[in-house]
Amino acid sequence: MSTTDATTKSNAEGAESAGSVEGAEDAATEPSSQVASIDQQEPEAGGRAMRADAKRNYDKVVAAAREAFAETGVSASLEAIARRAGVGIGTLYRHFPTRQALLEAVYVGELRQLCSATEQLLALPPWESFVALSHTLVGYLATKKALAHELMNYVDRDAAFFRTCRSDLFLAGEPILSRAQEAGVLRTDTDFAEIIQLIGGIAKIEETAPGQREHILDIALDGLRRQPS
Amino acid sequence: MSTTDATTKSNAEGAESAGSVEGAEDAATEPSSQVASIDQQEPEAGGRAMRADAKRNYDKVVAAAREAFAETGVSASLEAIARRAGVGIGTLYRHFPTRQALLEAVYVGELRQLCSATEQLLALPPWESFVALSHTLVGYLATKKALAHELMNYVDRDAAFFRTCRSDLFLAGEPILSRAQEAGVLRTDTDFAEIIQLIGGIAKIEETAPGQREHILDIALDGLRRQPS
DNA sequence: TACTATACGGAGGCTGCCTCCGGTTTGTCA
DNA sequence: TGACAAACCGGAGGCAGCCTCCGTATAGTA
Repeated sequence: MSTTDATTKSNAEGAESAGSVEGAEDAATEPSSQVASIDQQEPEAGGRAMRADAKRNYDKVVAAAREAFAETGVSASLEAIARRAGVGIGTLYRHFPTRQALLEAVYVGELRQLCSATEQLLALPPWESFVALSHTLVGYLATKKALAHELMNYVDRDAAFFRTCRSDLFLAGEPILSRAQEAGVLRTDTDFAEIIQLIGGIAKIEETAPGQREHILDIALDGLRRQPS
Repeated sequence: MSTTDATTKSNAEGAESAGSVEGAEDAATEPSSQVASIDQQEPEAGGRAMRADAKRNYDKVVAAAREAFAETGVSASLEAIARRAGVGIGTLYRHFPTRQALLEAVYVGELRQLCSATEQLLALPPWESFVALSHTLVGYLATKKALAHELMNYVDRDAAFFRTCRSDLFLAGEPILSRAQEAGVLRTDTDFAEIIQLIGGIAKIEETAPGQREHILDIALDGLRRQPS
């Protein structure tokens, strides 16, 4: 035993927690100003509001983590993140007891952003909107691979936290999926849970040639399209 | 050179596996006997033969690593592996300068085994043999997920080593693929490189229900089958 | 048997993880 | 406005894993 303690304990109890909703992933150079616009932010269970300085540091850490994870991958040193954020390591750990918790905080923001972007896809015809959704998800997850790799593997865990995130994703995707199925253009022996798995798997592919991932996705989509038999 | 190694930092922390993998599928408890059957084994560039004690320790380390990676995941402590093998950490590092090198050594044995097992699939009809190959690969990679996760991501790297492994895999798979394409049952706008990527992606999926991975593979296979338009 | 190239193994330096606690700051109430 | 307590900050310190270096042991040869 001994070994990996970190694996367990996906704390996440905070539920809620949250992340930043601001803009492009790499902007975030000036954290406090833009990241600040978060409301439902990880209150203590009691519901007491965060102190101003704590909030400030929380945001700085999330911003620094987003950059670091993007640059170095999920294994970025937490101490480096703390340095980057200009806070002590103790501060980082108070807000995020585990690396997982920090990943989640970053993830929430990214996911929210993604989900809200998919709404407009309903303007397209059923099959086209489903295809667009798939490409969007694959493209997004592939870009954020460092995060996605780690996090997609937890999508089925029973942490309450992830259920929330998952439901965000389902809320965004399921209408598009159902519409395609009802229109008879998408096979009906599958569901969004399965499709998100497939998409996650494809997103993890390391491209050996530009566009390869997209092509593989197209093949998979052919498999999903209802065969007019 | 200068610090070439230091740069690595593969640490592989992210992995975490969380796997708690099943039991060791097959023995490997008596290392020297079976693992020894790998011949073209990391000779020094010069080609000089390994000393007997060195060979013995080499085999012990590979066997211990195979077990440890299966149990703990790719992030298993190298020092624990050395202890398990009953050798000093220095010995481990002499044979395997990086964690990656050790993973590769384990990988070679596993892959050889797999490739030789696929030959008999040619007895089946074209499409069926292709389907069987796909299922075999997915099943295999999924079982060895700890390894596969790490290693499939390097399949496109230019390490000479991986070219060799890759060619083993291609030698096993390409005949089956070509036959299916020539028989007109498999779409022709793809190749084995791409298919292996797809399969690798699907293998990485964490099942949320038994058989889910297989079902997803079937969907993808539908996409690969030539549509009789 | 004697000798040397080769291999062994663990001490030690370094980095990262995480906890703990004394000092500092914020927000509130009189 | 001033004072106080709760909340927060930050880094020292203990622990574990990574990797290197080098004195010692051994296999293989003459």
